[in-house]
Amino acid sequence: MPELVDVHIVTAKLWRWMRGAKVRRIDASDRRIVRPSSPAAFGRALLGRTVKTVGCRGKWIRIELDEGVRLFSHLGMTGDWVACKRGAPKGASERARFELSGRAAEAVAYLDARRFGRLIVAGHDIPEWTRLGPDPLQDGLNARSLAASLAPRRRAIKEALMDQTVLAGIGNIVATEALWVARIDPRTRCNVLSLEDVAAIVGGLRTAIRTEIKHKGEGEGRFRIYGRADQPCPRCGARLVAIVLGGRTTALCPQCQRRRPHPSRKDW
DNA sequence: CTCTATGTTTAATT
DNA sequence: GAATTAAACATAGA
Repeated sequence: MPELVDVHIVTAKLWRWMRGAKVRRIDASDRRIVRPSSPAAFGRALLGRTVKTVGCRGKWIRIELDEGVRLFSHLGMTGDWVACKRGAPKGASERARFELSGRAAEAVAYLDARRFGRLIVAGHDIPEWTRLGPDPLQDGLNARSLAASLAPRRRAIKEALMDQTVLAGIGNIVATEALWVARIDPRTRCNVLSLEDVAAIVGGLRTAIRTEIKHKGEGEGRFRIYGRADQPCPRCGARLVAIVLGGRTTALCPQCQRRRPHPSRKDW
């Protein structure tokens, strides 16, 4: 499910289902996902609260309720929200359910097969939320400011793009696809990128994100190179390869994604 | 059985 | 301290 486009889609669903609703009953006993992990404390904070707004930044969703209560949802790798009827049987991957009153859905349920997601209640914004960098869909992308935030870093550009404090919401798919569009090798260190390179990356991110929106984050066919190692590069025909960067599989074209040597630097 | 997966945190190492 | 890397987490599907 989860990169920024998917999270925005889920956020819109939740807003539709939860707007103005009051939380009547909670079943959230998965201690791995829920914080505070005690169902009693979790329920006490949310029961009887009314939903004011639902929004997101990057991969985090924030549901604001009355009395300053906030519920943060991170979808991890396999998280999703669905609307359901009160008393509907729960499937194998359902991890929490909230029964609502008002004109919204009867209930909403959080599903998460792998259980990497989180549901956190707090009376304030949590650090995971506060630390997030700009969200490309809400704050836009700007080459100059992205270049400024990359300049002091030496790590590989792809790892930096996936760092949620640099940009909020970029995941393995968008980072991989964007760098291919920009023709930049994902291993290139941030500090050797020129402003022109960063501008190309911004263009690549826009293209990759637009593609995700068009396909609603679904369908293998939307990928140009993600998951396509050993297949021909759609641009130059060379054989795509897979490497591991920051623990994540990364596809790239060794032919048309070149590292950028920088004349004034000898890191290269 | 083995390998991989749209993510993040934490421990270990340099 | 900063930065990098590996491991861990949990489950489903090829």
